[in-house]
Amino acid sequence: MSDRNLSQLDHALLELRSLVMNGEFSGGQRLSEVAVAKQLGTSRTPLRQAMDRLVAEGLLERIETGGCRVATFTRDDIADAIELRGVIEGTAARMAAERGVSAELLSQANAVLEGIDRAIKASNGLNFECYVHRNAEFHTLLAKFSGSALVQREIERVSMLPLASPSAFLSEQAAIPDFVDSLRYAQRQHRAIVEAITNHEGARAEALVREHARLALINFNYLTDVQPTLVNDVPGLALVAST
Amino acid sequence: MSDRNLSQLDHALLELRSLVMNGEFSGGQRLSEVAVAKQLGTSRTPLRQAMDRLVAEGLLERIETGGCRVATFTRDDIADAIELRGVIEGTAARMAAERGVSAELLSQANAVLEGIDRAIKASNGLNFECYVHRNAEFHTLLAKFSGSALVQREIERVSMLPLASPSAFLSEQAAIPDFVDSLRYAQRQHRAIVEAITNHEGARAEALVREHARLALINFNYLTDVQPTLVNDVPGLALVAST
DNA sequence: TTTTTCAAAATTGTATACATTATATTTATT
DNA sequence: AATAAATATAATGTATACAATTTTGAAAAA
Repeated sequence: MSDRNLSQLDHALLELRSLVMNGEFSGGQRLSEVAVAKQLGTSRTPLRQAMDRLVAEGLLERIETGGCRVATFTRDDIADAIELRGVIEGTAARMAAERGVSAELLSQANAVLEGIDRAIKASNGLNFECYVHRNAEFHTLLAKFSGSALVQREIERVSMLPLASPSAFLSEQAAIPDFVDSLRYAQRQHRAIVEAITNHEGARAEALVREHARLALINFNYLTDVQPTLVNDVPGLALVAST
Repeated sequence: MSDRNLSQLDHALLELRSLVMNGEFSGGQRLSEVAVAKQLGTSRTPLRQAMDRLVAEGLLERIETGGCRVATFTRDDIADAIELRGVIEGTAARMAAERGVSAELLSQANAVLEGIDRAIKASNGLNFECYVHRNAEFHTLLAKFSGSALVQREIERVSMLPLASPSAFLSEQAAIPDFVDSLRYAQRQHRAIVEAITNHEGARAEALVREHARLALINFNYLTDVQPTLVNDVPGLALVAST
């Protein structure tokens, strides 16, 4: 119902990404263009374009003899993606501290931080949905702080890899011991990061962001360890090689 | 003559990238698919695919109303690209130091370093061509050291941006004062980097690589400052906004 | 039984025709 | 004359037909 007035390409891109993320095509087999095109109700042309973009994203990989298949991700691959995201986000923070950030952007950041506070201290406990949303906003803003379109783009790129986004599978982690406490810890890191940027402490800002990314890594490890007991429809989880 | 047995797509990709890099389509105008397809002697289908990939590379950018145009790069954009390359290469070095590198790869690195030495101390002065080649090899190897396919890929990606590669416009810099001396300095950095990795000194390896990337930045600044006096066919230079 | 060869089938790569949308030009109106 | 509307033109987006390649499967040979 949201697909009207979307181009065939955009439709195919969204649909195909979702199917791949949910493990619809697992098996390492080449995915047939005619079959998938029929499944998505479009022609081969926009589908091929969508496939091309997913290859660029890293979700699919080309086969030497033609066509492409779903890429497989080991746990190490995803850990690397999370670490690399932390590294580039750290660079964004350092650049922001070194180059300065407009008062307007800073006030936006503070507004987001207050939003996160409210999500944590909601009257009926934690407001997951709101937290996830605000957290994503914070990281988007952090990328913007860099003042570099390239850095911003690369953060987005890496964050698009399965389970690498700062908000990935956040709401599935209620089972983690001391989960709410870790959210509070993350929020203190958020504030420290903004503080360091405001004070033009580049090295500190970078280090803090990297440390912040380690939380995602810890959560990912927990997620994969207890995988069987958790709901299995976390997007991207199906792509993690089991061995 | 090298284009036989290349697919239409590969042909279009190479040709189009080269044309764009050399400023054939400067002007910010949308580049017409039919016109360019005719110019490359192929049909629209593989050309569109090639355009799509160049958009993913960042060389072209999509236009909201359809089609795409050549992206424009400010000096700051390129400086950011060089810095980001340094950051990710630094991560590769740190990962290599932390995780360890096989003896075989290390010996390959040492062989490359000796090759660079020979290029610098060639009987008839400096051997540019050889130096450029070996230097590229060193950086490729460094990416490989990370042990992470993702990190390797992202280094390649960023290095593909105009003037961001570690070997970009190296041979055009003979006019730089103390140029050979700076190559010797760079080579000492290379050795220090390998040493740090061998000794599992992650933080040092990372810092050294970042410092190493600053050389490219210095050279880029020199290049753009004296741009009028230098040969103007340095690939990518045409894309730098003059203002 | 296993391997090799060859042909048929199916799949991807490419070209092109068509539909749809954006752009340019012209005409009408203020 | 300047602006707005309308039409004509040209461009991109999409579907499909065809060509080239790969894959599959069967038949023949070892």
